[in-house]
Amino acid sequence: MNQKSESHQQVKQPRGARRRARTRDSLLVAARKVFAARGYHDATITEITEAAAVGVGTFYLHFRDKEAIFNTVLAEGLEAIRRQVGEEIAHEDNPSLPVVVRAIFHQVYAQRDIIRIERTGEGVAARSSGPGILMETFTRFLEQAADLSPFSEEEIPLLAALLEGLMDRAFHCWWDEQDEPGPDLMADRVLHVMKHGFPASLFEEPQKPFFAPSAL
Amino acid sequence: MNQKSESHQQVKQPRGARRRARTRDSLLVAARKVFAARGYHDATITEITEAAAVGVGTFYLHFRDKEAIFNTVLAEGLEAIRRQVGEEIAHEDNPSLPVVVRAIFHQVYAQRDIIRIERTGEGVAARSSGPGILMETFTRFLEQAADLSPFSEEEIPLLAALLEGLMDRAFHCWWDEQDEPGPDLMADRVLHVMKHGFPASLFEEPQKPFFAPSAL
Amino acid sequence: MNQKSESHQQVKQPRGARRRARTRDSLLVAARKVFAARGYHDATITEITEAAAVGVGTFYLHFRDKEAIFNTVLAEGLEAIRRQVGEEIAHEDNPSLPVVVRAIFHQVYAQRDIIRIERTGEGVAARSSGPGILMETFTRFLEQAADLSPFSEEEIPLLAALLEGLMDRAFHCWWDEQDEPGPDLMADRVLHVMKHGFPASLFEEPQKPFFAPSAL
Amino acid sequence: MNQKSESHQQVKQPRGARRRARTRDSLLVAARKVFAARGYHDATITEITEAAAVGVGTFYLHFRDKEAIFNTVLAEGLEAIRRQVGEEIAHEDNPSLPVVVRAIFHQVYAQRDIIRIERTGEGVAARSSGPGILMETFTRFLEQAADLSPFSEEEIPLLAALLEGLMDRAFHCWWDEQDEPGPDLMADRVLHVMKHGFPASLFEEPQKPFFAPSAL
DNA sequence: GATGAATGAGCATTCATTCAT
DNA sequence: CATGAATGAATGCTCATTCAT
Repeated sequence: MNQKSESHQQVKQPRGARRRARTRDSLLVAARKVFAARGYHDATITEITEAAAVGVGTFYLHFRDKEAIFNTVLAEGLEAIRRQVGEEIAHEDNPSLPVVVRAIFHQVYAQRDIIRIERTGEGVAARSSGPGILMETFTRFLEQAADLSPFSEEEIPLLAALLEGLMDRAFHCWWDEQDEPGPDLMADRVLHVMKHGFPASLFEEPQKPFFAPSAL
Repeated sequence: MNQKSESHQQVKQPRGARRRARTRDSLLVAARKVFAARGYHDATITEITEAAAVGVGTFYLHFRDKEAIFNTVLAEGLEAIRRQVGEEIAHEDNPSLPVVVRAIFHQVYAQRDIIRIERTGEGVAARSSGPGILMETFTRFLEQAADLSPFSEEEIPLLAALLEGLMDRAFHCWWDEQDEPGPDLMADRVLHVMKHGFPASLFEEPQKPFFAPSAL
Repeated sequence: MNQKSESHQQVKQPRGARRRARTRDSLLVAARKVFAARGYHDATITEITEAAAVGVGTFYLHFRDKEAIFNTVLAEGLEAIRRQVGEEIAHEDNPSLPVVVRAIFHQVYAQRDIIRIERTGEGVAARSSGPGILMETFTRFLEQAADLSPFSEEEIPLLAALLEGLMDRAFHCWWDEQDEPGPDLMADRVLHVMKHGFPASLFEEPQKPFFAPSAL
Repeated sequence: MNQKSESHQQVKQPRGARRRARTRDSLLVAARKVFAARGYHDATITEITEAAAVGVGTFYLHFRDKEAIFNTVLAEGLEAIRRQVGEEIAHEDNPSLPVVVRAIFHQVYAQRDIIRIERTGEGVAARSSGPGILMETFTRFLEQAADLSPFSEEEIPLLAALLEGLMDRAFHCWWDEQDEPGPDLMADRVLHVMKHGFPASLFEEPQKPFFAPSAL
C-alpha cells in the first residue's frame, strides 16, 4: 500500500495483489472475531483460518505467527479509533480535553471489542501500539496545561496514567456487563470526576463506625 | 508461628498432616514465584513443582489443576492484604476513606507481585475473590456517604469502578516500571485527585492549536 | 488358615494374625465389588483400598500388585463355586453329567459377578485358575465316556471347549442383560442342546431365499 | 482395487485426499498389528504411529482416540469378513445354514487376528458392530426355521447365543493355541455337534464313581 | 502391622509451524 | 499464491508403588 502503490503503477498490478490483500483482510476480520470471542490465549490459528475460509498455510503467508496477527488486529483497530476520533473533532479549531474525551468515548463505544481484545492479550502486545492512545492524548494536554499545581511536571506520566485508569474502568462497564450507560452519559460522569473529584462527603468521617476487619 | 503454637494443641492431627501442609505451602510459594515471573499462561505445572522441589504427582495431590492453584495463590494473597490492611487501621475508631486508602497503598506496595499475578490471569480467576477488595471497600463508603450529588445512588457501582481504576493505575506504576513513588507519596497524589479532580487548567482551551489528526 | 491352624496352636496367636486376616478379607471383598463395577483395567488400587477402608500402603502388605489381587479374587471365587457344586452333588453316589451341569448353573447363577469379573480381565488372569473348572469337568466326563464316536480321543479338548462355549454363553445372558431365564430352566435348555443338538429344521433349506450379501 | 478404478473417476478429489487416505490406511494396518500383538489395553498411540511410520499428531488427524481407531479396525475387519462370506456363498441360490457356517469358518480362519482383537477390547467396542455377525446370521435362520420344538420363539435369542458360543470356542482354538484343526475339519465337527449334540454316552452314568470334591 | 503423602515414569493430547502439491 | 496433511515438541495428568512415621 505504501511501497508499491506509486504514481501510475497503482492500477497496473491487480494480478494477485488485490487477491492477496483480500485474503489478508479476511484473516484480520476473522482474527478480530475469534480473539474477541475466545481471547488471545485460547484462540488457535486453525480457528482463525477456518473463520476466514482460507487454508492454514495461507496464514503464514501473511503473518509470522499468532502474536503478529494479534498485534496487527490491535494496531489497526486502535488506529481506526484514533482516526475516527480525529474526524469527529476535525471541525473544532482548538479541541478542549472534554471535547476529545467525549469523542473517545463515542468511538471506543462503537468498537468495544477492540478494548476487550486488548485486555486478553495483556503482556503479549509488544507494546507496539506505543504508550497507548489515551496516554498520548493526556500527556499532550498535560504538557500544554498552564498550571499543574499542586503537581510537578515530573508527575505528568502519573497523572496521565490516572486519567487513563478512569477511562479504562468506564470502558470496562461495557465489555461483559451491560451497554449502559451510553457513551454520552458516561462521558458526563467521567468528566465531572476529572474536573471536581468524587463527592466531598465521601472523605468525611463515616457516621456509623463499621466493623474494621471486614471493612476491607 | 505454626510449629511453636502446639503447646496445648498438639493433639490436632499429628500424622502426616504437618508434612502435607508444608508441601502445600511449598507449592503455593513456588507458584506465586513462577506466576509472577512468567504469567499465568506461560507457567507450567512442572516449573512450579520444580521450584517447590516436589514431584509432579504431588501437585495433583493438592490442587486440581493450574487454575485451581492460581485461584488459591490469588485468594490467599488478597486475603493477606485484606487482613493486614485491617490490622493497620485497627486502632482507628472510625477509619475515614483516606486512612483506608493509605493503608491499602501500604499493603499492596508490600505485596506488589500479587497485583501483577492477578493481571496475568485476567479472565481465568473464577472471579472467586468476589467483587474485589477495592470495589467492596469503595462501595461501602459510597453507601454511607451523606451526599452523593450530582450522582445518584444507582451510580455507586460506576463510582466505585472509577475509584478502583484510579488506584489500579497507581499500583501499575509499580509492577514493571519503577518502585517510585513510594506508597505514601502515591497515596497523597491519588487522594488529591480523588478529592479535587485534576488541575483545572487541563480543561481550559489549549493556548496553541495542535495538529488535529495526530492529536489523538 | 491351612498352615498355621494346627492342633492347639489355632487359638494361640490371634495377636495380629486375626487382624491381618480380617484386613485381607476386606480387601478381597472390596476388590470383588470394584472389579465387578468397573472392570479390571479401570479399577484402581485406591478405589479398592477406599472401599475396604484401609490405607493404600496396606494393600501392598497383602498383595504384590493389582494382578495378584485380581487373580486371588478370581481363584477364591471359582474355588467357592467349585466347592459349592461339590456340596450340592455330594449326596449323589455317581453324579451324571446332567446333574453336575445343573449344579454348576445353580452355583454360577448365585455368583454371577465372578463370571463378569473373569471376562474383564481377559488375558490378565495368569491362567492361574488352571484350565478352568468347566474344561476340567467336561474333560473328565469325556475321558470316562464309553463311546465318543464319531469323535476321536484327540478331539476331547475340542469337545470340552465346545461344551464350555455353550455354558459360557448361557452364563452371559445373566451378566448385563436380564436375570431370566433362571438357572433351572437354563440348564434344561442347554442340556437339551447338548444331548440332541439344535432343532433339525434349522439345517434344511430355507424356504424363502434371502438376500445373500446382507445375509451375513 | 482403489488405485486402478480411477480410469473414469479421476476427477474425484485429487489433492491431498489420496495422501490422506494412504496415511489413514497405514494407521489402520499398524493398529491392527499392534492390537493383535499387545491387546487393546496395553497398546499405546505411540506404538501405533511408530508402526505406521507417521508422527503422533497425525494420529489425531484421523481418529479421535484409541477407542475410535479400535472400533474402526474392528468394524472394517468384521465388515471384510462379512463381505467375503457373502462372496463365498454368492453362487448359492439358497444357502443353507451349514453352507454359511462353513463359509464363516473359512473367512474367520483367514482373519483370525480380528477375533483375537475383538476379545481384548471386551466392553470397549461400543458394540457398534451391532449384535455381532454371528448373532445376526443365526437369528435369521432361526426365524425362518419351520419347527423350533421343543423351543419357543422367545428362545431364539438364547439359541442364537448358544450357537455363537459354540463357534466362538472353535475360533478360540486358533488364537493362541494352534492353527489346527483347519477350518474345514472344524466346520465338520461343529456342525455335527450343532445337528446331533454331543456323544450320547456322555450323559450316561459314569462307570467309575469319581472323587466328588475335586470332581469339579 | 498400618498409614497415606510423595513419587515420577508413562501416556494422551494439542497446536504452531512446515512443505510438497 | 494457496492449500491442508503431516509433524513432534511440549504439556497436562494418572496411578502403581514406595517408605518414613
